[in-house]
Amino acid sequence: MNISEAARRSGLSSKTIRYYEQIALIAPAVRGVNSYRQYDTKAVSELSFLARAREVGFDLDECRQLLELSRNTARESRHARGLVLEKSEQLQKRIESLVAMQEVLQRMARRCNGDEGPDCAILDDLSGVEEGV
Amino acid sequence: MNISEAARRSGLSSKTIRYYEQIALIAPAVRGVNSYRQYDTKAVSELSFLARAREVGFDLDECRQLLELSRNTARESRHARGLVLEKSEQLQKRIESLVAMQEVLQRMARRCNGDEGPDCAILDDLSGVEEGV
DNA sequence: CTTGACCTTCCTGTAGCTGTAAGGTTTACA
DNA sequence: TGTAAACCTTACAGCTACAGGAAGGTCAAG
Repeated sequence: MNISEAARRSGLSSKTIRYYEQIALIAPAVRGVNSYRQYDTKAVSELSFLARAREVGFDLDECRQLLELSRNTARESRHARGLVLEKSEQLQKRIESLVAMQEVLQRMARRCNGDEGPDCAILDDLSGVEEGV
Repeated sequence: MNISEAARRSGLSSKTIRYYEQIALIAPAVRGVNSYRQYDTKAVSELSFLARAREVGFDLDECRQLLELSRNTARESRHARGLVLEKSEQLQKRIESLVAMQEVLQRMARRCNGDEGPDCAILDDLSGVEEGV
């Protein structure tokens, strides 16, 4: 199948697939006589693997490691588990920081009149004006 | 004061301050005879404003809008409120997506042996192998 | 007078793509 | 048979929000 069909089935874009090939994340695709890239179901499943790994937050370097593990039948599952746990901790920190940001935003919005006047607790907050709690 | 002192007081790096000037987010700094950038407390408070806005998740374009509001005494506070609420919604969606990712990772980790063997629920999951629930 | 800590501009690199240009191929249809 | 749409190719620019580094000027202390 051609690249757009592989893209449709894997959930990646054609551009992304070419990019992954370019950075050697995946092996260069077999080419047809017209020099079009050709994909079989095995290739598509590797692309899907990547799509799912990206979806759950792995960066391309981590995807590379996961792919190596998935290709290596002599792997040890604790390596994959280690990657997942590490990513999970990073994610937890990121979530906590976003939740903290969210709380600040909500507090700002609650304290702002939001009318036609210029008085604005949001701008005061950002300007570092002391707020009465 | 010189740029590194302004950086220290505002919480931005010198690099970042120069960058903000370069993209015209802030006005070009006044220069001393030695061509060093000079900052007064008013300039520093604008830099601090930016640091805080970035901390709560506004991108540079939104920071630009917020700065314009803060400079404009004829502003209407509902504009600032609108920006904050919009950002808050974006953030909420982002948080929900990260939490979903986190749940997938946790589930993967729970189902993986994490030992010296090659059997790995994580790699199965990523490969799209059907899992028994 | 030198040393080290500043400062300047300019250029490059980062992640993970997307957009666009300029072209070749294939397929469907009139 | 022509042609137009819908593919495909490579290659290069651009995006965000800076950080790093080179090459050089300046300033204060000892």
